[in-house]
Amino acid sequence: MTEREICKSESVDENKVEEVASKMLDQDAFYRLSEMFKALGDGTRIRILYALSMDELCPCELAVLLDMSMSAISHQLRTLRSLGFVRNRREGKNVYYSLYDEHVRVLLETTIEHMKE
Amino acid sequence: MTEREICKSESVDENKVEEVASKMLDQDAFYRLSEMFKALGDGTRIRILYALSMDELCPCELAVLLDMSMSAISHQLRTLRSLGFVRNRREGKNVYYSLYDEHVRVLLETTIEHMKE
DNA sequence: TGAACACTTGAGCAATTATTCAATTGACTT
DNA sequence: AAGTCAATTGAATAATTGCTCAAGTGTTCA
Repeated sequence: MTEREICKSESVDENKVEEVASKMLDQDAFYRLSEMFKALGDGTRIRILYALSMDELCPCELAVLLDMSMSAISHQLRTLRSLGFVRNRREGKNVYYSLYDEHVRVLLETTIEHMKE
Repeated sequence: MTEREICKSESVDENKVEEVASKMLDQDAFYRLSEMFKALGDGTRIRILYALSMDELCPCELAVLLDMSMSAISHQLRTLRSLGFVRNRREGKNVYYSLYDEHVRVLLETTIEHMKE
């Protein structure tokens, strides 16, 4: 693919690089992957998701739980919703948020396990 | 814990919030979790890690592979190293980077699987 | 209808961060 | 020792982003 000279050194195995290059994912896949991780790479959002992995909660409750403004919570919920991490349902004046599916929960649990080492 | 009034509404179950609050992780755990995901939440870093999950590579090779400057690569490798995602070894003029352990690989694979839906 | 509450939204600000550029270090070769 | 290549580093810049504040929407209830 890239025809740029590789490192000029003979010690570098060009075949190795081409081999790796051929196995890389396409640009869109990497983009979506990083977006997914980016969503989890924030203290507020990860606390929200962790809380929602236990129970469905409304922005107001989350605000109390995380000791933050409801506006800040709402902004982050919007982000999480647009990325498909959470869903919501309205019940009277309240809007209840919950995890969209089990994927997030598994991802969280897996990573927490890995972290314990 | 927080004694702030919750949402003023009777419809909100205060016990639920306290229950969730009692099960939250400590601040440090959430911080480390988000740092971990933050490292993966960048297009460049995730491509680097994905490449290294296949073979060990030097900054020069990564620069060719990702079509970026070696300096940019080096900066990101520094970040990844400080977070314990990659290790390196010097061999003459070259420095070879590889994944620090299998955790990253598993995390990547897990997430890619989840993404395919 | 109008007040109260839950929530959302947009603009603006402050902080973080990814990359570039230029200079430097480390290692090999002649 | 000088030259070359690989890699690192620090400063600077541009872009992103998380929060606040103020104004808005939607729903309930008197």
